[in-house]
Amino acid sequence: MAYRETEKMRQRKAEARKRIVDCTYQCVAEGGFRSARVTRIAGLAGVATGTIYRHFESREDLFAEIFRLATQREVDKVAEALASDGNAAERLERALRQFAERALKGPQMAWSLIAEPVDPKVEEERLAYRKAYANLFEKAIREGIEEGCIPDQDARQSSTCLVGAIAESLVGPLSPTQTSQATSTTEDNNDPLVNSIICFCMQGLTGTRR
Amino acid sequence: MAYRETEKMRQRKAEARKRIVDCTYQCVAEGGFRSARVTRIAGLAGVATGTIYRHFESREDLFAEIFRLATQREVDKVAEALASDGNAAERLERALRQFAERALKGPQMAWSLIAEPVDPKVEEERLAYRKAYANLFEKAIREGIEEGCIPDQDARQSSTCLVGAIAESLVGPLSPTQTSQATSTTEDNNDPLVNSIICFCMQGLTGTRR
DNA sequence: AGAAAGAATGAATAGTGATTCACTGCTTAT
DNA sequence: ATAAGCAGTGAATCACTATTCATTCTTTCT
Repeated sequence: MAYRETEKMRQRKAEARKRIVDCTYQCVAEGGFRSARVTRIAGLAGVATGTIYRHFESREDLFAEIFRLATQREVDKVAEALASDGNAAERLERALRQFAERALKGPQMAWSLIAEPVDPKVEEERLAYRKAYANLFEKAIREGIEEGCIPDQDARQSSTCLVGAIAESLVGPLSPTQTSQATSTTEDNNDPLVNSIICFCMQGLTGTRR
Repeated sequence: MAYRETEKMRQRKAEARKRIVDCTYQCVAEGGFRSARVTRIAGLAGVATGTIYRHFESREDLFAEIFRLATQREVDKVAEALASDGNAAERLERALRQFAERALKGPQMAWSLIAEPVDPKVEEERLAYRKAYANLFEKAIREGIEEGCIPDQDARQSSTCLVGAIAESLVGPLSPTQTSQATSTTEDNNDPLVNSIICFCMQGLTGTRR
């Protein structure tokens, strides 16, 4: 035997892979999945086109990984908000606000994750992550029902409705055709769009306005 | 001059166009937009491939028309339900139910209209139609607020949330990967899925459960 | 009939960009 | 130093259909 993969090599490969991932992320954040060309990604990452395929089965697989990374970040933020203190209704409200505000702050990526037409493998990820959000919400709703701050209801169904209501409300404002980077300094609970989404959602959950 | 378009010809062309439209509709209802090939459509309609292009600019344009036709049908049904009698809340509930039940009855087409990844021109139609639904709902919510059966709220925002909540709730059940044509005989207000969607939506609107 | 104009045809083309693969050049171990 | 084997390369290939257009067929009118 003459060549055996060594730690140094493993690391070098990992670095190349990370560069590819980062550059793809950047491309998607700039123009969405559809316009992210493999050749451009390779160029940015400083590798040859073929090298991409030493790290990923296909463009679709690469995209699926980017999708996972980007969405997991958001899911974690939502989970974090749901794990904070206060009663379940308050925590849910905080989580919903978190979600909406973060999306409005990074509109192109948010649009790609929520609404951009994507290939089947990526769409699969999207479905899975929507379910992930719904699961988090569902758990919180269950807790709320137990605590008594949320009336008894089909927690699974309500959570799905929450996901749909936020997503739909954001699609318009995020749509690349009409996004003017109107992100004001730091949103402190006073974006009227976010407020009225939350208002509907909380009433749907609790039956109590505002 | 020797040839002048005559009524007979006009009619014959209209028939061909209708055949093309019908066959495209059928293809989409069977396998969605993505798998509908121009050649197959032409074959079914009994015309040559090129003939399609005498009637439509492009495949995308043809699809956009099919989308419009199919969705307008649904929008009309919703409008109809909203124009029936009863107070605004009752009419809204009927409309939501109508929408959900019809979707579940024709799942492949409903999925294509609601969630299938489609080309830009068709996606534009989709956005437009989502707005059309929202507009109908918005008007009814306004009426409800005036009537007093719905509390004061941002009608536009609530209508968007309604559209999102229903659409999201249906995406899973309609998804072609898991649709078993489980459509029972005739749904008479007792599909539990539909009921719990409506329950959340009506509470979101009125603050009143059930 | 015959000529003019349009409609229909469908095999050939074109455009696109992902993917391949034969080759070059590094790394490793002896 | 050398052999063995893996990593990297990127121009060429491939796959896939929508779309075209030179040609043929129909219709209309004189």
